[in-house]
Amino acid sequence: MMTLADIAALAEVSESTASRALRDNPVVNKETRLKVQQIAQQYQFNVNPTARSLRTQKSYTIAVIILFDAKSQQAISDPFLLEILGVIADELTHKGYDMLLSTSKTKDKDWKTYYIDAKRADGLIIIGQGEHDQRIEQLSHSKVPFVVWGASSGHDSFTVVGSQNRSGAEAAVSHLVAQGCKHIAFLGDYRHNEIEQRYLGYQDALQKAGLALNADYELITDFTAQDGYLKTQQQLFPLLPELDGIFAASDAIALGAMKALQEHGVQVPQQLAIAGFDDIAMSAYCSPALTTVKQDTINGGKLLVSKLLQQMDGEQAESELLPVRLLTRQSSARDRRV
Amino acid sequence: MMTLADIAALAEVSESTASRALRDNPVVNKETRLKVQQIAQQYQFNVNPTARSLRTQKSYTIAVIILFDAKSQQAISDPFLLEILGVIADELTHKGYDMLLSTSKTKDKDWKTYYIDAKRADGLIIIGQGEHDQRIEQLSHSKVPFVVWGASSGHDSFTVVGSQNRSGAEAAVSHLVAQGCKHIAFLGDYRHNEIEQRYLGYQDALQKAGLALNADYELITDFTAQDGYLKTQQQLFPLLPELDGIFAASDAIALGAMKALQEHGVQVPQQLAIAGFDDIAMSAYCSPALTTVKQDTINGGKLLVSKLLQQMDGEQAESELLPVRLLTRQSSARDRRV
DNA sequence: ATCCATACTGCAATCGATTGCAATAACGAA
DNA sequence: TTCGTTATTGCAATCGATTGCAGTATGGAT
Repeated sequence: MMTLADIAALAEVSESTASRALRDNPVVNKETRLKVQQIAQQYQFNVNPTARSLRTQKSYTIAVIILFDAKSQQAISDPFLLEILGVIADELTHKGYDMLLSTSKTKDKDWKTYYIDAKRADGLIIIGQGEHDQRIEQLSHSKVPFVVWGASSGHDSFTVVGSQNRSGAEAAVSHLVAQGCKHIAFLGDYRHNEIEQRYLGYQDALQKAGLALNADYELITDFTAQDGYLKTQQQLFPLLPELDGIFAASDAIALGAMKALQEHGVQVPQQLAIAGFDDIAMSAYCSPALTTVKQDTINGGKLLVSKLLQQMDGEQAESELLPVRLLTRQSSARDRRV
Repeated sequence: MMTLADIAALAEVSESTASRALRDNPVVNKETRLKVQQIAQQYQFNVNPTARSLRTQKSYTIAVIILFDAKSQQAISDPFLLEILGVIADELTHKGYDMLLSTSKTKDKDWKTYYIDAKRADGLIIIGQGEHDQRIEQLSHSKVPFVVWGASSGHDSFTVVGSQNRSGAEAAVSHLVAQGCKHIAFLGDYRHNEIEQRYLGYQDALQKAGLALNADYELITDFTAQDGYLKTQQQLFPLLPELDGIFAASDAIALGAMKALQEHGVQVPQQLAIAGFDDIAMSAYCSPALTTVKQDTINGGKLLVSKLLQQMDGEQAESELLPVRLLTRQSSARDRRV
């Protein structure tokens, strides 16, 4: 393995000069710079990131922390997660950062101590802010650069990037209403930040349509298809004669509910229309295809990264909620005449 | 930030002794050790991993590289991926390693140089060995510790952990045969290592059943539901009068195919039975529920980690293929009397 | 009393870069 | 000719640990 010292010797300059030359520091004579660079190239020299880290106190690494739901032990809508993770990875690579991944199921290490103080990472990206998390709040009182994917409260003490969950949900439910639905259930756990917004959007839509809210129609449901299936069987079947629409806080839940309904002989969408949220890969390929709200994963990932880097540059970064897109498919395609 | 020097001073010993004491080196007097440890605890001292890395030339970090399919730009069956990634993360954490994640879409950096030589990682886990990959072969000629998730050729020059794809596929197809299917199509891209095994299993089953192989029944299909849908429409519809079974190399493909068939008015499973591979979350919740082959993600992840650590300890690690489990569901539940 | 093995402890070098500051050379101005 | 600039370069300290080797003290054996 070549070291800077070797390169310096080969170029017949001091290590200091070699170091500067490699980073194209203009204080070094141009010819010298070129010579050093050329030699480094020739011998395939790369600076040792560990040594550099130790000296500069920067790691050029970002830690991405994926929070899991304490109850379901499941990440907030898996497929969505993998997508955004991919985007983040690409963006970070592109900016010259490595990505340290941590899936935090239990409340484990203290992030600041472990990642920042120990110089394992220069900043944090936290995905899946679930129920109100103590640790995130705590971070915001420190000087740790970090961004969160989730829901903005409007007056966050930290930078949040997320989807316009509320208006997206409103659009979906309004669409159900436009399809003639008058009794629409909500499936999801509104104690979860993002879901809460979707729940509010659901209410918004009902209110706008002059439809009454009905507590019986609000089912606290985990993120899984399984729970969507169960809760539908247990709590929705009795309401069936009246019920004519379901808005599920995630596609997984929606698909679970749809399964239960189909087994029970309910016609979707004729008797009951369904809409979900996320647009997971399967949504377009189930029967009937699922109407859903698609999040902008790509811009989400990019924004997370750029806002984090902004913070690391000492600038401030505002929270931002991205527009979503309603995809209407068969699961909500009812005749108007109800 | 506390440094080892601070702790040493507080404990009134030299840095050397402090360093040894913290690692419980028995050469240090027990009382001294305890004293140092106690003080370190009290002041919440943690060794700086960067400094340690520089000195010991180990990073206590493993790089996980996810290979994407060059064509579909998609990872080998996403949902499966996230699961195994989670397991690996947990295992590594448990063993005191950090996890550097890299999603390599393009042929980017030279892994050995970037991760190993630069001491960014002590070992590599490569997931998604797709079509024969030059880079993996190359790695095996170096002394880099690494393991691969994928298919074993039986005479690998490196350590592979994977599923018993061949026998799993055979079980699935034999099951279709037992359900009365006589004309079974295969959907998948057998140029991909793992899929090739599933393809062979498909052939095994047909052969055992005394059924003829038919090139028309073998459709090269990408990993996506979309391609499953398209290829089914384009190439399977003409064969429909005869065709009575499909074995898809992944659940995504199977669901795409099922969608196409249902739209076309084909009764699943009565007219045509379907089986997939992976058991993604949605498989149990589509209609009809999908018969599939479940991989042992948990043991897979654990094995990958343990075999890698074994290698890093200088031991050799054998390849290993894990048993899979056939889950029979409605999509293949036909009456026997055909 | 002398010597040696044993048990600890600490000095100083080392890992591989980066950087503040001093040193040198070269050049034009006075 | 002398002196202040400017342009370049290098010395040496530093980041925070780990470790080979040497040094000291203690106790037991002779």
